[in-house]
Amino acid sequence: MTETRVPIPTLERLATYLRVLLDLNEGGVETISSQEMEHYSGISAAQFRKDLSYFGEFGKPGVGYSVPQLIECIERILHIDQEQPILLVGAGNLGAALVGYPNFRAHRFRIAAVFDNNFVKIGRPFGELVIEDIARLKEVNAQIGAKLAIIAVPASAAQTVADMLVEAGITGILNFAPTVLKVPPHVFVRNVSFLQELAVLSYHVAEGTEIAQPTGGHRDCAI
Amino acid sequence: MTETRVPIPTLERLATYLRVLLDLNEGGVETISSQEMEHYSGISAAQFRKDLSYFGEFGKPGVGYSVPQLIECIERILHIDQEQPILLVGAGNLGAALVGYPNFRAHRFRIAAVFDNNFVKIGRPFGELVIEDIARLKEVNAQIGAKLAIIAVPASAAQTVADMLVEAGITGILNFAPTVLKVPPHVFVRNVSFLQELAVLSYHVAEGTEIAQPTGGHRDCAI
DNA sequence: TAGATTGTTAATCGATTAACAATC
DNA sequence: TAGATTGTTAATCGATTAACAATC
Repeated sequence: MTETRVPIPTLERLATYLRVLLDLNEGGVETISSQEMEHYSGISAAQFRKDLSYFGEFGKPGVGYSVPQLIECIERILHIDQEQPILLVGAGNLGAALVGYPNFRAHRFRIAAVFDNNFVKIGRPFGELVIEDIARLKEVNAQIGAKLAIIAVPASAAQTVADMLVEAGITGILNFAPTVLKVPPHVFVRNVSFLQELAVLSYHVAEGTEIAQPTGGHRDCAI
Repeated sequence: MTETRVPIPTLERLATYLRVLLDLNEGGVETISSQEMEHYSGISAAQFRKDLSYFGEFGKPGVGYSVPQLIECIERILHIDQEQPILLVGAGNLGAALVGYPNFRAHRFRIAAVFDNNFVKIGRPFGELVIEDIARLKEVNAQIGAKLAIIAVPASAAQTVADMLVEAGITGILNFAPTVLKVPPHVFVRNVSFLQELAVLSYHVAEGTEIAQPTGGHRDCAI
C-alpha cells in the first residue's frame, strides 16, 4: 500500500458511518451495501467506498459489508477500540454538559479527570469525578496517561491551559474556546465554535433578504 | 459582479476574522494588513484577501484595512449587524451551557426562547427565560419570528424536533444531536459533533502507535 | 516618487464523483 | 451462470496558493 495521506473529511465521515453501523447493529442488521449506507448517512455510496479504500478492503463484491466486522474495523482505524481517557479543563456549564454527555460511552471515550483554577470549585464533586486543581494537571496525568484533552474555559485562559496540557503530554486538543491556539507541530487541535456555525447559518437564512445599504465608508460592503 | 457561489470555508473563516477584529478594536487598533491578519488568525494573507474578494473591496492598497469598517462589513455580510433571535430546543445540560454562553452577545445572537417536552421542566426558569412547552413552538415563534434554532435534545428526538422547527418557519438549524436530519431543501443544517471531533483527534494522536492485528475476519483491517 | 499592500488572475493542489473491470 | 456490488481508476470539480499589475 502506498503511503497516501488520509483526508480529514474522510476521518470525519468515518465517525458518521460508525454511528449508523452501531444503530443497525442494535437492530440486528448483519449486512449493509454502500447504497444502503448512502440512504442512512446521507453520504454518497461512491464516497463511502472511497473513504474505506484508504484503509483496506472490507466488503464482498455482490454482497456488501458485514455490519459487526465493519464496526470493529472502523473502531480500530479511529483507535477507539480501547477506552480512551480524556482530560477536561473547565468545570463550568459546558464542562458539566460534557461530563454528562451520554454518547461518549458508546464510542469508548471516558472523561478521566476534570480541572479548574477556581479554588471554590476544587475538591467539589462533578458528575462522578472530583474537580482537581489545574496546577496538578501534569502530576495527575502522569497517572492517567491521557493523550486527549478538552478545553472548556474562557478564551482569555485557553492559551495558558493549552500550554499546560502540552507540557503534561497531551497531543490532541478539542478546543471550545473562541480563540486560535498556538501549539507545537506534534499537537493536533480541533476547534468547536458555536459562533462560527451560527454565523454560517445566519448568512444562509438571510440570503436573498439583504438590502444593499452604503455605510459611508470608502467603499460599500458590496453584498 | 458575477454570481459566484461563496465557499462554506470562506464563511467559516469570516467568523474568525471578525473575532480577531473585535479583539483588535478593543485594543484600539485602527488598521490591519492581510499580513498581520495572518499572524493573529493563523489563516494565510492570500486566503484572507481572497475570502474578502467574494464580497467586494474593503482595503486600501499600500495601507491595509480599517478595523472598525471591516468589522461593520463582515457583520453585514453575515447578517449579524442586527440582533438575531434563536430558538433553543432542549433544556438539559447542553442547553444550560448554551443559554449561559457569554460570547453570543458579542455576535448579536440572542436565545429568545427555550423549549422542552418534559412537563416537570416546563414553566421553570432557565437562565433569564422560562421553559416553554415544545407543543407551543409554532405559536411562540409566530411572535418571535426566529429563523435560526438550536437542537440540543437526544438523537432519538431530534428528527421530530426538526420537523416541528421547519413547520414553525425555521430555515437554519444548528444540530447537536448525533444524527442525520432530513429537512426540506430550503432549510440549512450545521452539525456539531463532539464525537466526530474526538474521533479525528483519536486517529491522529495514535498515528504511528498502531499494532496491526488481524481480526480473523475475511480480511484484516489493513491499518 | 518609492515602498507597501491590495484585489485578482493563473497555477496548483486535493477532494469528490462517475464509471467500470474484478469478484463474489 | 446471472445479478449484484465491490474497489479503483480517471475525470471532474472546487478550494487554496502564488504571483503580480494596479493603486494608495
